[in-house]
Amino acid sequence: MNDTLQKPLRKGEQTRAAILEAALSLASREGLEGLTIGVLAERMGMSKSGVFAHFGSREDLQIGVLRLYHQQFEQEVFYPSLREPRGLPRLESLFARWVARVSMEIASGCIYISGAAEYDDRPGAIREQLLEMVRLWQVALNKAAKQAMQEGHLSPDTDPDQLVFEMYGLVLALHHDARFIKRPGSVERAKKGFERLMFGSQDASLTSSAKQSEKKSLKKISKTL
Amino acid sequence: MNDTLQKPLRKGEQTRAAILEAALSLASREGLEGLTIGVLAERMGMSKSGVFAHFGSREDLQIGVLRLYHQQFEQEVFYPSLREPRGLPRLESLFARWVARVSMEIASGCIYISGAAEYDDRPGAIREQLLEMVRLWQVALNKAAKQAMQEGHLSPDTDPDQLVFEMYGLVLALHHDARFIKRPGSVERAKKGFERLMFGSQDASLTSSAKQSEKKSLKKISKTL
DNA sequence: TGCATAATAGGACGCTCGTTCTATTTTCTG
DNA sequence: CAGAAAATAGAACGAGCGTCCTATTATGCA
Repeated sequence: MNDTLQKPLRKGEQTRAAILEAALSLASREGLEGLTIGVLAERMGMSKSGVFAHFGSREDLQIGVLRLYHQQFEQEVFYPSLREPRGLPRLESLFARWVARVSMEIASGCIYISGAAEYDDRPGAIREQLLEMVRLWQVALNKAAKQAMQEGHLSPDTDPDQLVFEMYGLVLALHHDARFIKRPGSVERAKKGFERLMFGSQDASLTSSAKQSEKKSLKKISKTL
Repeated sequence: MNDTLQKPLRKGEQTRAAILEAALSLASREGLEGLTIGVLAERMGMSKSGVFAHFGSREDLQIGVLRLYHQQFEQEVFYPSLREPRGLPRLESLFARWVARVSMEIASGCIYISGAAEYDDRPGAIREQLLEMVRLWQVALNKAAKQAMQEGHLSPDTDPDQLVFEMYGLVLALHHDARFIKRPGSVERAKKGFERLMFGSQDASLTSSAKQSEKKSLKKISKTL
């Protein structure tokens, strides 16, 4: 037998990549479910079947878009942060670059976030792919948080799952307020929230007089749910 | 002239209401944009045109669904909390009932949240309607936070916009983790985050030794964005 | 009860969608 | 440069969509 795999490197690969880029930009705006082959072909100046031939199906196209986005996300957010020292600096870098990326995406939209809403309840390969990527990202954040604890940068009784949960919440709120409501100042609020998450803050805490009496009432309410 | 408005109360009103309820349940699962007249008619055991006749257009149907959801939200979350005394108790009740509602909606989905993702960039009457409702809800939360400050329950240098931002983030994270990732324990995390937001907490704060040195480095990172 | 009117059904329309099939053009290679 | 192989175009398909038009049935009031 000859070489296990001859390199194609043909022109088709180039167009395929170009199509995927256009598809990503389109899916960022309209959502993965709103990505349509007709519109994509029009934007590429190609025929529908010409575009289609590069992917066996629309689903494969969507998964290709997902993979491309993941790759870019890793390149822009994850890998650069690995150059920061373990512990808090790396955790801070991950969050900062994440926020920076979502800020830039305010005009277009983050596929991880919009996709999560679209594929809530839609089983299939796309949901599976998306889910794996988001899980991977949360695991990376979780790991960085644990390292920050090991390095002594965060209190040893920190709950890393809780930390990641709230970090994710801040970015989701940023995406929501900036992109849907189009309210300015959301980026600063996300950063401020992160500072509070790390350092704690007096900004929005109970007055000392109210602290004692209210702690009970809140627990009572929690139980009524 | 006679009565300004004669009450129709005909049978048509009943079916219209029944259709809207079915449409809401459907839109909760598939999204407002995924709501289709054909499927709705099938679920109602009616013909497409029979359903259609109750609404001038699909857009009117969608707006009707939106209004029905808003009404239910007010009834379940907003109004009952007004019976709580002004200040922190009311703010706590608003959040608790909000979380309770979203928890129940894990199987179906919150239209405010899924709609925000769907109508990010899709101008039109539906987006306008949805935006108004979400804004109204955020204003209500904001007002409750300010009252809690006036009552002396929250520190006077609290930023109510920041508070609402983070509360919204907690609920968005709850919706995301519970509904998309299907991770258990999200409700508890949202509640815990709220407690931290009100009381502050040692759970995830820096160790005192690291506090001083890290405060600078974080500010440096913030500037590089 | 009879009759105007409201409520619903059924079918057809134009459109867009993903996909398939068959030609034709372009690209790469021996 | 020729000829095989890859890339693309063009047309057609069946299905589903929202919407409209016209009957037919059910309702509610005199």
